Amino acid sequence: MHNPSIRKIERPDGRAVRRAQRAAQLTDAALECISTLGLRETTVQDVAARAGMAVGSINQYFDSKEMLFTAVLRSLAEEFEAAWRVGVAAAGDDGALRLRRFVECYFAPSICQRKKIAVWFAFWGEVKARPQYREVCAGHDRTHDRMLESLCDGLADGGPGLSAASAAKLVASTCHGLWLELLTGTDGLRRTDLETLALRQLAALYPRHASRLTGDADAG
Amino acid sequence: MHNPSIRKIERPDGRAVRRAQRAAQLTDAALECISTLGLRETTVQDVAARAGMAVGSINQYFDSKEMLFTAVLRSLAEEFEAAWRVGVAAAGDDGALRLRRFVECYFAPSICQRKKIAVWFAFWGEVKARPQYREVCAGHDRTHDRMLESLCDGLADGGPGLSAASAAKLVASTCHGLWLELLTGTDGLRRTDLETLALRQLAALYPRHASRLTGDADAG
Amino acid sequence: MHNPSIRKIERPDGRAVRRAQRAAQLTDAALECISTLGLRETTVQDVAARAGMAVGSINQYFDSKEMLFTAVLRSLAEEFEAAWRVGVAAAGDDGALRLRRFVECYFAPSICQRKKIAVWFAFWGEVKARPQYREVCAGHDRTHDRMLESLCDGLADGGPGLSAASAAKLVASTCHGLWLELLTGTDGLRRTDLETLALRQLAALYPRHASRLTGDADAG
Amino acid sequence: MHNPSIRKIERPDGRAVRRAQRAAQLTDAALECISTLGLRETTVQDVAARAGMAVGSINQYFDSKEMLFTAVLRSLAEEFEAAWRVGVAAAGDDGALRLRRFVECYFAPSICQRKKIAVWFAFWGEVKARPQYREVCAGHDRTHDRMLESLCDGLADGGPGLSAASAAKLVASTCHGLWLELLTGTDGLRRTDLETLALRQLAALYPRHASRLTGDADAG
DNA sequence: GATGAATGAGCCTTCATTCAT
DNA sequence: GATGAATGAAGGCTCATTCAT
Repeated sequence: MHNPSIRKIERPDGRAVRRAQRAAQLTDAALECISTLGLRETTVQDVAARAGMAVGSINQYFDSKEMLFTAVLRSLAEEFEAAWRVGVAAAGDDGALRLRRFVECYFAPSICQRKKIAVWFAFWGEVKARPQYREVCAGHDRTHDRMLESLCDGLADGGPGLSAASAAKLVASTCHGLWLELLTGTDGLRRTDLETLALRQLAALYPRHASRLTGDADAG
Repeated sequence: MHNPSIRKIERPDGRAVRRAQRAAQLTDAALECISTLGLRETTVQDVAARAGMAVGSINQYFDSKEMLFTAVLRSLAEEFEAAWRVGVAAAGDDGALRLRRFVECYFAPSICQRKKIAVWFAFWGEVKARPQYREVCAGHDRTHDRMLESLCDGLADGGPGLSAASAAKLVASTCHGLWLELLTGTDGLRRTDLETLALRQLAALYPRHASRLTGDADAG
Repeated sequence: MHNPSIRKIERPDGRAVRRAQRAAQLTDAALECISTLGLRETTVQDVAARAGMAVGSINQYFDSKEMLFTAVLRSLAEEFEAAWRVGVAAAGDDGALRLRRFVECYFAPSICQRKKIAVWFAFWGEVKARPQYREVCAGHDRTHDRMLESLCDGLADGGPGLSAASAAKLVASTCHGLWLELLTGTDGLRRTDLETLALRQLAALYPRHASRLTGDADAG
Repeated sequence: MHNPSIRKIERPDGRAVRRAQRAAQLTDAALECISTLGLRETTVQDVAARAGMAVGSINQYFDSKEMLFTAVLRSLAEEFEAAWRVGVAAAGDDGALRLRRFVECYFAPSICQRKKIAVWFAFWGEVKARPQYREVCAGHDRTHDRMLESLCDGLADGGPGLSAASAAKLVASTCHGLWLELLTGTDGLRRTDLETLALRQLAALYPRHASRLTGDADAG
């Protein structure tokens, strides 16, 4: 994936690979730090220490601490988009199953980790103050919204129900809200509990497809 | 309301009032700063300047910048709780109306302001890093959850539907997710649009009460 | 005693007395604070709190915190001078006894208190940095040195021994050094132990007067 | 000498040397500042400026300003101990000469500098308030006291005179008191004058060794 | 006179960035 | 390329002083 936040220096392949590896080491370390310490308390020293690298290296790979942070956000967004693309594609032509797979991606083991959710919210907590965070994943969001809307559109039954746009907004909002539950909730809800809730909501929104939207996931 | 984050010094009434006013000046200014600059960039200088007070005053009213911030969060939580208590009480005995009023509070003009939402998310973005933020509104959250659950419980129709607890989680999550939409969305959705969506979801969850859960709000 | 560091405002007698009392309350409190917290950590808030007065009062009695501190030093010096004047006068015409009484004043219960010694050293620790402290007790020191020298002069035996000036320096130095012992020593030496040591030294310096310089103090 | 107040980071030799040099630059600068401005007025800015280094460097070498200060005190104590160890060792087996050399160290050119004396007293002025200063040189003091006592013990003549412990206390106290004379005296006494006085006292305490305790120092 | 709330200069410390090795 | 020592701007907090009550 193209990652504009990594300083672009053209290199013979071997070097380019090594460069990408070290950059990834840093974004991974930064993600851990942000989830543990928060954006406010995370220092470049922390990140470098966790990555097992020197502080000076950070500015060799990223123009600034802020660019490193946006790279973290971008990698989260890319990872999520890659996941739902795979999930939806694997569902074939079954509209209900495609929607279900999309929603399930929100709660997949690789995505729905407390540390990653913490980082998403850390960035959302700053979008009003730092519009660049918004811009970083603007493309991903647009793709996400279009896909979700088209999935909803495919299930609409022509009745007086919700528009596809409205349904899509509701679905996405609920998923994000359930992430917040994972982050701040005290009820001990787990990833799979949240998934069940999200699928129940799908069933409520599309009662005619309820059976394909819930039930044993692997039976789809 | 009792606010333990304000340095407690017993005073004759006149003084106490003035003290509370100035403390409120500071939390108001802090809220504005946090919503504009984010928690990370908000400095005590910023807050003092916006409040039209001296920097030293902050530490006369709050033990630290962090205590000022928690006071901001607490005031948000108190304001919200006061709002839904009034809303639900005003709805009388009508269960559907009570739930509807509760949800509508999320989108009331005094609550659903972009700057306030920004502050909610700023704090949620740090809950993993600073558990004290969680503790600050723990009591309010519990009260909120219980109320919402009891409201859902009142509408359950004995069928094989969602448990009240599950419905409550879904409703709250959706509302929080819709707040995020207000914060990060690019579709220009307004407060009232979000409210409509939230009520539509209620109708989907409780189809037998749909008519009382949506429709002209003032007709309730 | 004339105290130039107290703001001079002419008043009818009753008021002047009250004024002096409150000023003394403050210097007493300051002495306690300095001995406990050191000059560096003592704040006007600390002093006011210990005096049971308002911070604003300090600047009503003293032009600045620094003036309050010099008043403390002056009161120490005055108290000491008053003590040895009384002691020497009470010794009548006996030269050895007069010297002995002078030295004993260094270790009198009213003078040789750890808290007061701590304050003496706190000021000595700053004399190079703040010559005003030196000036504050310059007059007292001169008087002290002259008296001690004349006392030593009275005991000189015309031999090839120490000059009175040298002996006086030695005696004073030893007494000050013994104060330091009280302040920093870990051997648990008490006031009376120090006095005994000081008198032993006198005896060593003036062996012909040894018996009158040591022995039962009250037998003098 | 082991110096625990310098942040310990194991390094290859070249680095370690440079590190020690820069740390010494800072303690030297701090000593100058403390002697000129006092502990109270010495700021990290002052120290950094005098050392020709950046303020941030101070915290790279010392955990806090207070740790820097204790390092200054420790270096004074170490320098003094090293001096008297050399002096006493060089005196061979002659007990009187050994004691004399010990006392002379108090007034050696490298030790008895007004700026260093000022710093000793600056710290003594705070020992009651900051016990850590006491602890910093506790070991040195114990060594010092034991050595002085053993030196005095070697000169005792079995008569009814002072115990070695008492004599040692007196000698040390007098030396410290003479330092104070250098610091606050107005008589223009110099280092060598103080030394002469101190040796006169030794002679008075040990009259049978008087000739070896005073007289031409180089004739020892 | 007595009070203590308000002020803001100045402190120590942190930390993103630079650059010599 | 990798390192981490050095830098210094900027932050939060303290506290001597002022002044309205």
